[in-house]
Amino acid sequence: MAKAKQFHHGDLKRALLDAALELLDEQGDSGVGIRAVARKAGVSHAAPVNHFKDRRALLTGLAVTLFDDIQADISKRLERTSDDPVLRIESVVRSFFDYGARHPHRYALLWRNDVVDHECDEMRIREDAVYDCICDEIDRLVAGRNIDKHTVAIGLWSMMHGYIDLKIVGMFEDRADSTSGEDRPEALLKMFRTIFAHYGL
Amino acid sequence: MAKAKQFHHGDLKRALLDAALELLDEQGDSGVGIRAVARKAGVSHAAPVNHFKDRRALLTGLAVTLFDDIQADISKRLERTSDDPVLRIESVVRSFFDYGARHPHRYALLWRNDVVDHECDEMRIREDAVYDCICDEIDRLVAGRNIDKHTVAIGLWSMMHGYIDLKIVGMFEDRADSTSGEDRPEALLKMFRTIFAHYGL
DNA sequence: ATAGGATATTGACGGCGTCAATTTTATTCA
DNA sequence: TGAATAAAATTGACGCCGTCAATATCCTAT
Repeated sequence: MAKAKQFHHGDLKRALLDAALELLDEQGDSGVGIRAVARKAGVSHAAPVNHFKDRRALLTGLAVTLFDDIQADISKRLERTSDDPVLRIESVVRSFFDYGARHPHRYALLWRNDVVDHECDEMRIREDAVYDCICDEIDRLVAGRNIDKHTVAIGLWSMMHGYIDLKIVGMFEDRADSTSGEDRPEALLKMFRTIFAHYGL
Repeated sequence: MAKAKQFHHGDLKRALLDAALELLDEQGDSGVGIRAVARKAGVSHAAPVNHFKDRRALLTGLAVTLFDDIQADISKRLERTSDDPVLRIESVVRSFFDYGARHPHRYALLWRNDVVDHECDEMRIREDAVYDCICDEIDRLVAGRNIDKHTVAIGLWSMMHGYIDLKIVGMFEDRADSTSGEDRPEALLKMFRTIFAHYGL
């Protein structure tokens, strides 16, 4: 019990992150302020400074937990997926698609450069982990062939992220997404499968 | 001279947008506040309210001018491009790639949902215009064939936006972009050409 | 010339992030 | 056990921000 049950109500850090997540879902990142989070956790406005030195540090800490959630979901799906690299890649992509659709504010926060520190170790470790989830499978896919795995990985990741991001912005509303009954995410996956096919994979 | 040369120093609206653009390039959107813009334009802190009712309205107005700039660049490039739909599509995409690389803060602002009102008419008109630039060419490309142009357009747009956005975040730094001497944007275009090829276009 | 509308200024309000000073709680060690 | 030290939380202050209301200034149309 090294560090739980302090004198407040357990560890405040966890309570702050919980409050921050609630505010994020309700109001987006602009609603996640140090004072608002402190208020929601029932604590004075300067209490969080002991655990997060900045607002930026708070939001970065929050983003780290979100990446962990995504990573956990990806791992869970991969356990239930066969050994086929293509199917495993699609499992990862579907995990992101679902996450973006279910939690738009959370997904948007992950890629906010001004408010999240993507250079810190905690963040880079998580980003490496999810990137490798896709890149490793692509590596297996192109093994032996003269194809740069990073090019394929970046193309796939870009399309995946771009679709989720633009959908959140509403770029496809009243233009294409609503007029067709088709399942766009699946259509995009299908599209990428033609690329694999073109490479003879 | 319907509306220029008021008593201040011409039309303040233009001066405010100019100041806002400078601040955006220097500090990103968080630096573009009503008071800071007013200060830079040499005007009192409440003067902008006559031209932009909110900070949101100010940033939306700024985003509108950015879209116009992009649209102008796209048109200029298309004038110099042959009639081949594939080449014309690639011209549009390169315009975005260059813009994102040259003006990361401007590009990031365009897709900020909290701070820019994408529902207002001024904005939707510009977004329609740029979307149509790509979609119209794709329409010509798939003419007569049984392919949904919107699926192709969304896929292409998603990959384009996702790459620019993730590059700005730094997602590809020290992972793939720096290790290879390859030209990633061109590699992505090439990748998409294989999709066209697969569809027999 | 003047009335009225548009445009800019001043001043105030509450909320925010951050910091310094202080108090409260927990732990360590004589 | 009790005093010293470290950690955690509070209080209060500062300057910045967005917004609003009241006021002053300039332009224009009658």
